[in-house]
Amino acid sequence: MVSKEKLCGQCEVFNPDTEVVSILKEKRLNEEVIYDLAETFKVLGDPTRIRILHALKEKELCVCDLSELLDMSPSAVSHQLRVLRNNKLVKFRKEGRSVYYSLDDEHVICLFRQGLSHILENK
Amino acid sequence: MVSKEKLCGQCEVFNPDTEVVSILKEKRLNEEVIYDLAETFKVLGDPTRIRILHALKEKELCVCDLSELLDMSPSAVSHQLRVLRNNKLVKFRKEGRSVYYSLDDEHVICLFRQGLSHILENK
DNA sequence: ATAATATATGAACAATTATTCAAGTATTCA
DNA sequence: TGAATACTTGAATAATTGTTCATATATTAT
Repeated sequence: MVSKEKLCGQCEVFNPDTEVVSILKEKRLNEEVIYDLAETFKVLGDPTRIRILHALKEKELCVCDLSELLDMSPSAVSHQLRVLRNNKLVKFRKEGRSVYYSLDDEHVICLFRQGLSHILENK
Repeated sequence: MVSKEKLCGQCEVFNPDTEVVSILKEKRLNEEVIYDLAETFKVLGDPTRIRILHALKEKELCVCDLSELLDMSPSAVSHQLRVLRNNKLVKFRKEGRSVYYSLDDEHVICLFRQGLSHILENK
């Protein structure tokens, strides 16, 4: 690769971290894990979905309830619930015409707490 | 509000969760917290930034090292480091011409672990 | 059956964002 | 001083994404 010499000639030759870099190359996460991890965080990275999850932490709710609580159209809520469902962050059960959503596991709550303590520390 | 009756007439009148919804309205997170939280997760929701953080978990590294490790231009790496810096996920120190980056606190590592255990559980 | 309700879904549009490219600053070395 | 290195930054572009709107499905009630 030419780019290495071009961009990092100095590092290549003199920087002792060259060794570290090659060790880290061995330790790289595999691409699938990286993408799945990024995807999960991306899903958590939207205000609407944060609101939905925060509400579901308390109690399972139907689309209708969430729609009223968040003051959004049922369609918009449903779209976001699908994203959450696809990423296994919420599960659902049907009861008559309604569909009740709830948190899929407790990791979400832990992630929430960690996220909160991060932002609160940086105030 | 007309929309409530229009969208959720049934819920308004018959659904017992109407009470729950108004209780949840009291419990809503304030908007600033929601946005900060979403922002933090959004920052974690990118493969490149995941790779950077995963590398910095092991050792502080300069832009040059990261550039070589991730096989990306120093510019692209620098742009992403700025995002991480702005969100207090990494800190840096200057040494000569180099700028060494490291994780800002240990919350990142916890978030990482939680995220990983979530995706690994859903395999 | 028909009408009404609760969700879901596809297309479209505006807004956001990751990378590239070119140009800039800052530090070191000759 | 002037050249080279390490990094930063702003503008531009392509790709992604959240919401809206219109339509579709499924369940219940008449």
